[in-house]
Amino acid sequence: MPSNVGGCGKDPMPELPEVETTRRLLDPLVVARTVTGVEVPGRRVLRRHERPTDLPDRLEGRRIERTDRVGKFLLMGLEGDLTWVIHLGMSGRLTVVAHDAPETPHTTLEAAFEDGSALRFVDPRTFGWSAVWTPQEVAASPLARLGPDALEAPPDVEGFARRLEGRRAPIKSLLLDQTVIAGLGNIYADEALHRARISPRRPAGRISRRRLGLLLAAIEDVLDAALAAGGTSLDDMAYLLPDGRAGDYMTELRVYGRGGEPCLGCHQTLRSATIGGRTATWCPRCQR
DNA sequence: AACGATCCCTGTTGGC
DNA sequence: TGCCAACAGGGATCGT
Repeated sequence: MPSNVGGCGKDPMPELPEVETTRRLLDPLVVARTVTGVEVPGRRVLRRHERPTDLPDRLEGRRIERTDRVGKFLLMGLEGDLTWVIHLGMSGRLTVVAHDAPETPHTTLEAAFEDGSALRFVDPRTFGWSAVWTPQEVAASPLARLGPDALEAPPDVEGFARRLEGRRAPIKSLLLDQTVIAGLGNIYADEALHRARISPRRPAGRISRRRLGLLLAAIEDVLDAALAAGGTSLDDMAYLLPDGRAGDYMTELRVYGRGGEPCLGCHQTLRSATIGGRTATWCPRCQR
């Protein structure tokens, strides 16, 4: 300790691979630990609770039995049938530190364990949040409305086609819609579309089965490769995993952040535009 | 219902 | 060089 389990460097942009990397590193450090105290320096982190006191009240004295992940949601199963949910938002990082470690700026939540360690949630842009929910609250939450997990339960071509049938929104927007498929964010959506040679603007319901098959395969490839690399670190400084590896999928990005640069396949200039309120980058020649 | 637009928030970046 | 507006992101919410 301290050991960084954020999995995502200075600019994490946590999508499914980064959250899963975080979960795997966190698991051995928190399972079987009992929470002895909770500090909440940033009230906003509790905004998903009607009563902000619910989280500390429910966490304190409770033992963590397992970790899990659905889409971009990190879950910790607690004794007493409660679920501790953490969403990293766009800048959230989790670290296990000694309880007396120096304070970290932008810490929004910290849970101390009985063994002297503590789980620290650091989130400068405060899009992240955390909650401890009963089964009923989970059932009424966004968790219950998530589409199939892009890594653990990817849809088959027929299932995917059914979900997209009749939809006129651009495929890029629907890849970001967590109720359609859970786990993709802007980086991996752009990367998967490029590999599948599909324009991000194409109306989702007008994509052939064959291309949807290619898209699902591309999603699997991109997520597997990112996971194997330990996620994407957009800052090449610092952040090493405990075993010394960096999250280095960034070096394999083919379109994300490369607008105006040449396509690695055909050398056409990559185009950037806003689609569904998000920046999309794609190759106008390879992707139609 | 589906879909686009707007807002939340702050560190970083790019233009002047 | 320094300042500041624009930008980035996931998701909730609102209007059409």
